[in-house]
Amino acid sequence: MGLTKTEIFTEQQNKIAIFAKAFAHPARVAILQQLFRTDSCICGDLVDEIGLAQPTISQHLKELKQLELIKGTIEGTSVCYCIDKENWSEMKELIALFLDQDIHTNKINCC
Amino acid sequence: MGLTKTEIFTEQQNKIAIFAKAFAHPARVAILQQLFRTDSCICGDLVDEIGLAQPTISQHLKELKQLELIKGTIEGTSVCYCIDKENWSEMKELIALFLDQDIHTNKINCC
DNA sequence: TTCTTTAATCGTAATATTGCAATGAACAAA
DNA sequence: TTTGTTCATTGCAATATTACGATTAAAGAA
Repeated sequence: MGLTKTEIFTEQQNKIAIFAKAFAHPARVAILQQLFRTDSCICGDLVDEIGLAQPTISQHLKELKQLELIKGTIEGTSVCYCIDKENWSEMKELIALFLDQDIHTNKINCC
Repeated sequence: MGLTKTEIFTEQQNKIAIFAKAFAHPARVAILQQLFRTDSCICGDLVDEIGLAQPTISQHLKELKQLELIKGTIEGTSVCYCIDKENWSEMKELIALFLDQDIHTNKINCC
């Protein structure tokens, strides 16, 4: 127990859940917003901006990188992180499809 | 530690994270899809359709109800669950605003 | 080389989540 | 009343997540 039963769900359902997890934590929301908004994408700047310790930010960045929502490039001693816009779009479409279910249904709620 | 530092983030960032958590698990994705798609919204039917135990489904329903994304009405011995379309729209707008950041930025990625 | 800077990784503690058996509560039917 | 049905709640075990101090690794500067 404590283990999600991935096998019993469709690939799409699992994919939606995995992508949703990417921004299911305020630190990752803040990181992604920062990367969209500012020109500075250096890891150290993110640590300064968001009030979490460097290893914590690094861990969140790792998760976002594993989902390929961001990509990192080494720049001397520091690392530059950017949004992977292609994969972001792909993720966005999948989530949007899920969220727009209310439009594509003509079911009348019974309660 | 192990405790999310909610205080250091904006209300919007926390709200996005909390709503994202709603569909950050395939079981809850499946439940929401089912409630949109079929006419049957009885808890027992959800248990039959999705392959999880009744207490597990009940727990996921409770979380969705606390977020006010669904509402339940007692119908004799069974309980009918439905999407709360108004709150769903509200949630959708907030998430969409976050996901559409890639459109509203003219920043050129440096990596 | 040595020192400094920057970020990843390791290790660990605290908390959260997932899942279900057992039980309980509410109601309907016999 | 008793029995059965349906769903919520409780309690617990297993796993996942969050956070950070300490350490390591890599690159540049002195």
